[in-house]
Amino acid sequence: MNSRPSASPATLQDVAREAGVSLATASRSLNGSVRKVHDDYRQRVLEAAARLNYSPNLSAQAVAKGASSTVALLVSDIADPYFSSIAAGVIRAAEAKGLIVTMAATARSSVRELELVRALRGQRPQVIILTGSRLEGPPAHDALVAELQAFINTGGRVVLISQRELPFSTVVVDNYLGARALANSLVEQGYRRFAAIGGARALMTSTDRLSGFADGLAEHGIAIHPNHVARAEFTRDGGYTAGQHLLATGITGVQLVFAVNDVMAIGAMSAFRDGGLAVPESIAVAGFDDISTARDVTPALTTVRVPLEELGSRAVELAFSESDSPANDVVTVGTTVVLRESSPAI
Amino acid sequence: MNSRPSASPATLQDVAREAGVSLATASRSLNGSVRKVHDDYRQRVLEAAARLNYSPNLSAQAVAKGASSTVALLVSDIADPYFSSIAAGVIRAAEAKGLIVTMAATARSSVRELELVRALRGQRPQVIILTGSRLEGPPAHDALVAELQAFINTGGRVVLISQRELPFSTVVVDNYLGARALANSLVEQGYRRFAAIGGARALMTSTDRLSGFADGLAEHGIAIHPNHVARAEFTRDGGYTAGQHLLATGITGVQLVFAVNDVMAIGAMSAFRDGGLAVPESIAVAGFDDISTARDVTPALTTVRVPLEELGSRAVELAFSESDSPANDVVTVGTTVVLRESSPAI
DNA sequence: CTGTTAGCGCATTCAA
DNA sequence: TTGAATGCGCTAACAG
Repeated sequence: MNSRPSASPATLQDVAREAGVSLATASRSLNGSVRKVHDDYRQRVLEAAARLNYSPNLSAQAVAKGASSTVALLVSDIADPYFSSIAAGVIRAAEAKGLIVTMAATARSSVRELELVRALRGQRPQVIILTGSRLEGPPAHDALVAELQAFINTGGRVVLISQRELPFSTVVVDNYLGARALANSLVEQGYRRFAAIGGARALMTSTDRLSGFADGLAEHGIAIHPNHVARAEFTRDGGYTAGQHLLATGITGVQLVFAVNDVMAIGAMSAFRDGGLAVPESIAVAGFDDISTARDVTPALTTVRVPLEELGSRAVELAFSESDSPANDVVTVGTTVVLRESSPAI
Repeated sequence: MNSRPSASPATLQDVAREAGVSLATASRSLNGSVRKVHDDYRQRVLEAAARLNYSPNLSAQAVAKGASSTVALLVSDIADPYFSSIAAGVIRAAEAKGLIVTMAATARSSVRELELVRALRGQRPQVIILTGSRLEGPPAHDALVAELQAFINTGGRVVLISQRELPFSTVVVDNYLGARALANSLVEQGYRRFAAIGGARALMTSTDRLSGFADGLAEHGIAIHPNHVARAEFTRDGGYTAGQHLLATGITGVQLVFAVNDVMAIGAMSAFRDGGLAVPESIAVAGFDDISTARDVTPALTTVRVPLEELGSRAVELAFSESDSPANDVVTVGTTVVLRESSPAI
């Protein structure tokens, strides 16, 4: 075992020499199309490669063939269950295609996002997938679009998840319909008086869910009083704050609070409890997304299931389904209402 | 705007030509050490690059300098909050060093893990970080060690998170001490009779936590009856099953059940409730990890906080702190007992 | 300080 | 089928 501590990795050249064949033959045996090299040679090459513990240099392959085999994924925050589930889907679908996933987190900053897209572009990935809403002003927005467009113009693919505001292929969740269905289900459960917790007005996801919910209620002649709509950050703590706010401004008579996503709903539940309101006895709660935690909180959270992993895998598939059509396809994935203990029939 | 749909990306050569300078000057202006090229030239190059929307080809850079700028991260399942938090830490620390993170999921299969390490090695990453316990038999184990060793021998770095069984640098959680501290705190709360839920015997994480807890109790002359220790899978459903098992075999008199991780504790809580035992009135529960859900369940879960993100960032730092010392350093991160409503003072 | 040139590891064309 | 030679985009000596 003569293993020098810090030698350099075996190269194709080394393998070829070890096997007593040419570089080209070694290359063909290890990667090129199958039916090209004599079995004897192929065997010798394979053995030599194993002996040398050869691992093809992906970067070199990428330069040589002018195309890498990676998928770049940009999320707001990988620790957020919403994004980590999507990431799981992306990874699964990418692996199935032999692609490696590189990930970066924008921390919800559009400036950072732009930097990252720029950096990721250097990888020459097959696809860049963007997910996580931004609240950017027009300048950052335009720069991002320009950057992505440049990527596309040079042969790249771009897919967005859940943000149809940008002119690229997108996988969207049917937020409007899901929220409307939820509203209907809740009315069916006997609820009549509602409050709501939303995110920033600029967030399409939030506004779609809010308007879907409102429209669903409207079908039954129910409306939400403007004072009963709180807005806060799209996070657990935002939900907590909004819950406190509702408590402070008064939601007497309100039977159920709908939060536009689960993490906010869970934050609100905590706020209500901390404020002395029992859930669901004194106030029922419903969310949106069906993150895994929704099952585990007590009471289990009524919500609208979004097939998160599927969102990720669909994004990858969408990227490769585009037969050079610059058409910005849109794939819509449906949702399912999931009634749980946080909104018992009354 | 003459943007041909599918041209190829601008190259350094293009930039140099556009700026009217040599390839080398362009390279130096864009990347090389700062104080080397005249400001006039530098400006022209920068402008040309912007005009052409140039993005350096990272793969080419990697081959040219013989070193890529990526960190490879292997997790069991990115959708699991435990791993996604670690991943967040890795990403943060890597970005701080200008490194891009590539991720892959092993789905807890040691075979898959080996394949992935092999594939990832092709990226010539600066570091390969492994996290997520395996239960593999010796063959897979040896193959993995060999593969990682080969990577190290050719200049790579390997860091493991929370699995000191392997001969590489590792970031470990002080499971033993954390569990011992928890035991002490619970005794202080007035608890005297305990049961426990662990994972498979081969899982160091589980056995360390169990023995730490037992030793902590022993300091007060308390022991857990062997019949009051259940074992199951390291998942929520495993915890549920173990909870049912304890219920079935009888845990009369037991005041608190300690589960070696939060997800199992949460599963057990459900099992107890479904079995008619109120938590914490009839039976108290404690877990380990302090995943974010722990705060949100009702009653909120007493647990031992593990700084998950820190685990990830430490791993990256550990990789680069090794000054070529083949020493397999071990960094231990401490934990904190977090008492919540699932174990009120009695 | 700038430009020329030679590789980096690999795929692939072209002859043989 | 195989091997020799060229080039991918870039960095790093090397001269000027």
